[in-house]
Amino acid sequence: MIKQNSVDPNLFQLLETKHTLRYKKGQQFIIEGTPAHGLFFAYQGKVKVVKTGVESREQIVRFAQDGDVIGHRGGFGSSSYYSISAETLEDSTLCYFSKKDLKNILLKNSRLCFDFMLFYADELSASETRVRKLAQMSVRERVIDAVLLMDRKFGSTDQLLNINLNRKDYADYSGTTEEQVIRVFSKLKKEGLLNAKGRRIGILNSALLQEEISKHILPKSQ
Amino acid sequence: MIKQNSVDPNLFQLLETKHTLRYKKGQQFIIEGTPAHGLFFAYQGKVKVVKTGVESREQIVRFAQDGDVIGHRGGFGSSSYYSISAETLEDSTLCYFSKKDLKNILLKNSRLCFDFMLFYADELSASETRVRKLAQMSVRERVIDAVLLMDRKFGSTDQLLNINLNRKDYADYSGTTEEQVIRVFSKLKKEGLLNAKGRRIGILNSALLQEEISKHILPKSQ
DNA sequence: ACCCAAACCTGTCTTTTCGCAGGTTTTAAA
DNA sequence: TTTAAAACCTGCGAAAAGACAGGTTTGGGT
Repeated sequence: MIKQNSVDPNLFQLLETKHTLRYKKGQQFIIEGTPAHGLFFAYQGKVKVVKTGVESREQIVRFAQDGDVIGHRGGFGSSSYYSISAETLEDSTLCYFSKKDLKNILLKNSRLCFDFMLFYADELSASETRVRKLAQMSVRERVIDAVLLMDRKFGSTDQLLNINLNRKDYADYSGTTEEQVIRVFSKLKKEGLLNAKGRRIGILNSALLQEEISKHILPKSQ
Repeated sequence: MIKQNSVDPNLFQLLETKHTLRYKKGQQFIIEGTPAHGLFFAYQGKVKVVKTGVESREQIVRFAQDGDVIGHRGGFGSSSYYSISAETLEDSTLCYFSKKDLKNILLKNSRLCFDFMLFYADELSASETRVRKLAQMSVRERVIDAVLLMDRKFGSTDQLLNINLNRKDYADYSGTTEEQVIRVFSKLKKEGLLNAKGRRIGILNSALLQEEISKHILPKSQ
């Protein structure tokens, strides 16, 4: 995360230029293709980042929560249009920084700039892993991978994931259809690996689920 | 490209610390999972960047040529293992920079650091577009998209792509099998859209090919 | 020019994934 | 508590993609 690495006097300057915004669940606060003037940090809350596809089909490219940057490109760069949309998954507090402010601060503060660069490098690496998984995993494997990601990213309490997604969301992330997600969930329930009552999803046997997709996970390179 | 933006006195320092290396066609100069001590620039040549998948199946995540960075993560970050492999597609000249040198220079030169950040932000955006395409396009569409990319990235002379890939490479990039690529190429030949004699691939009707995948390409967001 | 390995191609069969249709359950608002 | 909409589920047939097997062509090295 960018926060921790940057215990830096100039950081105060950054924080002074921020704007705090509150959004209700389901609000779209970045719209793909519109002019980009700055970027957001998730201060508190959960967000899905989406690329709009053909025939209103959506591809969820990643999820963001406390501390994550949203609207990457929007901050800088030649293209001044947002390349993604973003929507809150629950009531959330976000911070907004304008392109201009941010650029000024980063150019004055190479440590912070370096941390931003590391953030993007890490995200790129993760995205490239995702490219491979989408290309090589079966539908069932991709759905399992998605469920396990939710557990890593948002955690579980009382064997229930701390994130509220419907089947369509899982489909839009896994690159398949709602029906397929439902089918996979049903099968996993019968096999005793998953607990799925409506939107309440619980992982019952993490080890076996991990095992099933383990051949696609390489040890040292994420 | 990082080069152009960085007409900067400190850049000379960067250039002094580089090591120039020559590789023959087909040499693997970065191996996924091995300790990373630095990163590479393609000075002259063509390179494929690959993630190794299940059962020796490979996923080509991107192509690099003159001016592109290779081994992103390797340069910095907590994870000190390469997350990708890289292999030359023709005889190539590469520059190598050690993690340590690069970090020193970037921390002293916020302009250069900023440009690195922009590079990664752009790559991330491109990779996320790729995630969407892999999830939503058909095999035929993905193959067409790959051929058109080759034309944009490496260009054509006399209606022949300036890049030498076999059918397996197209498959590894498009997320399908060699046979499917062959079938799509055959069909495109019959339709008069493509010219494919062995590895000599030529685009005959760029407009119609573009048209066929146009519904997946959004105007303002790459 | 010859040879051999790699690359390319095609047909057929199997598996996977998808789309639709029509139902049931859940959820949240009145 | 009622009610309507959204979400969830299942079966079935169609389409897409993949695997395999066997043949042909290509291209670099001798």
